[in-house]
Formats: sequence, structure tokens, C-alpha cells
Amino acid sequence: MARTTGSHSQKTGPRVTQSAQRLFAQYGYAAVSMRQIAAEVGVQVGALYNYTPDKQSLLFTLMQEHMSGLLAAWKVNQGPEKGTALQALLAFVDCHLRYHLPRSEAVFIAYMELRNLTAANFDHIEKLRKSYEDALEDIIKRGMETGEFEVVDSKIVTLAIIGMLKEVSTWYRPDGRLAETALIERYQTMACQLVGAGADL
Amino acid sequence: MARTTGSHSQKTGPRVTQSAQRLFAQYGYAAVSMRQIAAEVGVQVGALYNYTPDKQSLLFTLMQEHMSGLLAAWKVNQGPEKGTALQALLAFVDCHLRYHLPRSEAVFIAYMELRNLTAANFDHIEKLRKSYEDALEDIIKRGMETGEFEVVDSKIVTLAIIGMLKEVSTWYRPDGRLAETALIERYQTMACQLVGAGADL
DNA sequence: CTTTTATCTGAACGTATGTTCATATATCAT
DNA sequence: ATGATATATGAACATACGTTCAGATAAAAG
Repeated sequence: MARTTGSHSQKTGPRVTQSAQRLFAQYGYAAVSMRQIAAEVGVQVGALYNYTPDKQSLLFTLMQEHMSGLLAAWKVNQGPEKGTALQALLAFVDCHLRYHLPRSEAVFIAYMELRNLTAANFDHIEKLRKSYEDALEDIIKRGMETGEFEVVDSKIVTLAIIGMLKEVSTWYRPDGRLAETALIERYQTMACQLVGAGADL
Repeated sequence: MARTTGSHSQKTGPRVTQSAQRLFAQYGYAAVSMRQIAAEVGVQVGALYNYTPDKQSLLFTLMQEHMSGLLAAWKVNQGPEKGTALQALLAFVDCHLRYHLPRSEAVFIAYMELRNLTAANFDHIEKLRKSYEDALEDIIKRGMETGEFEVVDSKIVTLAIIGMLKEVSTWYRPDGRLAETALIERYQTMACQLVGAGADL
């Protein structure tokens, strides 16, 4: 036997990516074998290599697309006019959570599998991560200049906010106690508190 | 050849644990082989099994001791009298950072390798983690009752503070820009802001 | 010095790994 | 209908894995 009925690249390709994402998120990159991925797709191992040159590329592509998507989402959300620093901060929190909450698997991988990237791939992803971090720090700095925010150390506050936001992905479930909108409001409030901005929302 | 000059359990035992900790932190549990650990200890693979029944126990012991130490540190720091909720919160932040900052490897493992624990081992560690989380939430709740804190949702604030504190371990270096004491003060301030407590320190 | 015990080696076990490739067949264009 | 192409199989590759164990040797006990 060889090619089976109904087989087609347009169906199998995305399934490979999806299965890899699910399995990497659940068990970790190093603990998942190409044969496990193949089994979940419903195909033999060899067939995977029609869609990826190797296992490492599977991981890199997932992380690269996640981070690019995140940065793109922020760029769109930000739009041409930036408004006040406070508005920008609220938008950042909103954008971050709306992007992350429905993507728990990709988020998990992005934060846990950095070690398993080759050096070159790591550098690429790290640049994207850094530029996202900078986007937030720019907002903080702007708020400090305009006097909207009362902050001693922009770097620390930036990291604290990102840490606070990242943590959400470790416990959030779509069917949980808090609706997405309510949750976003609470984190917006806390972000404001961290920058010493008087007004909420 | 067999047993080599100078070999002794009292020397090799700790070295196995240490090497495992270092390698698990750097490459991840699943990506590290028993042979790599043996090589770092300076011994053949088989010798490792004089000190651990298997690889899984190596991981579990590291995580279990890290979490137990953390809870013990908090119990000592807390002492018999608890003081105000604000004092307790400041002490919690101080205790957390003083325990975590010099233990970057154990911290990394504790937060990254939960997936690689067997079900029974996971349950054990998860209970410890939960009771630590509860210790903070108890402080928050107490502050809400006494009116010291202005908080809508104790659970969310607890998680936000823990997220903020956890993040520190991903970038802190002992020779970095900020001294440990200065860093702790800044995080104490931010914790106060998150609970809406007027006074700093 | 001799015996006992703790510790380590070296080799082996079965199984799993990522990747390659000749071969076969379903689909698509003509 | 026919030929070209995309996509799959199934087997094989060398290498690595966690774990076990008989045998060898150093250190400790007498």
C-alpha cells in the first residue's frame, strides 16, 4: 500500500502542524517523537517529511508564527494614532489577553521550549520577544514623561506587568469563573495600579 | 578496572544531585540522558543507580526539596505573631525573592518540569505549590477584612502577584544592575500597589 | 594482614529515536 | 484514457535511550 484514499497535502499539512502543537504543548518538544505526531495525524512517520524538513523546523515555525501574530495584533490594535499613555497601556493589556487566552497551546510552547531551539532559531525568536517587551516599555516611558505614570524603574515595571499577564495563561480556561471581558478589566486595573495611574479604565 | 581512587558515596551522591539539577535546568529533563549526568559526575552510567532508583526520582527529589524548602522558609519567616496584613505581605515578597533569587536552577525546574512528573509525583508537588499560593491568598483576604487592602478579587490578585514574582527568576542575575535589596524593595512597592495599600514599606 | 562491604566498571538488554529512500498509488491535467 | 505529479507506505539506517548485573577493586573493619 502507499497513498491512501482522500489523502491530500492541503489536509495533511495543517494537521501535522496542529498535532505537533498539541503534543508539544502537552508533553514538551523533547518528549514527543515524530512517530507520535504521525500517529495523531493518521499517517506513517515518513510522510511527515513532505511537510517539514525536520522536527526542529516544526517547533521553530510554531513559535515564529505565534510571536509574529502577537506583534501583528499589537500593531493593528495600536493603529496610527496612539492616544495617551494610559490609553495605550489599557490597549496593550487588552490586546495581550485577547491574543493569548484563546491560544493556550502556542503560549505554552512559546514560553517553555526556548531551550530546545537551535542557537540560530533562538536568536530569531528572542528578537521578536524583545521587541514585544520594548513595545510595553515604550508606553511606560511615555507615561513617565507626560506625568501620567508614577514609576521609578520602567524596566522593572515592564517586566512585572508582563509577568503578571503571562501567568494568566497557566490557569485560564474559557469555561472558567470569569468571562474574558471581566478578566481583562481586572488586569487593566492592576496594570494601572502598577504604573501609579490614578484613573481606572 | 572498577572502583577508582578517592571514590566515595559521600562525595558522589551530592554530585549526582547537583549535576542532574544543572543539566535539567539547562536542557530540560526529557533532553538530558543518564549518560550525560554520569559524564558530568565523572563516572559510568551504572554507578548512578547506587544513588537513585531511576531518572524520575532524580527529578522528583529535586522538585520536592525545592518546594519543601520554600514552604519551610516562609513558615520560619512568618514566625508566631503575624502582625498586620501589610507587614505579612511585605514579608512574603521578601521571603519569596530571598529564597528564589539564589536558586535559579531549582526554580527553573520547579516551573518547567511539572509535565515530566508521573501522575502520583505531580499530585504531591502540586499540593505543595497550592499551599504556597494559599499562604499568599490568606494574607490578601485578611487585609481585605481589616480594610488594609482594597481588592475586588483575592484570587486574581494572588495570582497576579505570584506571576509578577515568578517572572523575576527568568532574568535576574546576581551581578546585574540591581542589588538584591533594592530589587526586593521595588517588588514590595508593586505588591502594595496591587492590593491598593496606601503606604509603601 | 585478611575479610567484609561499599562502590564502580564494562558490557549487555530490548526498545526507541530522527531521518532517508525505493516503491506504490491516488489525484490532476491533458 | 493516459501520463505526470503529489503524496503516502514500509522498511531500513545508525545511534541513543533507561536500566540491569556479574565481576572487579578500593576503603573500612577486624
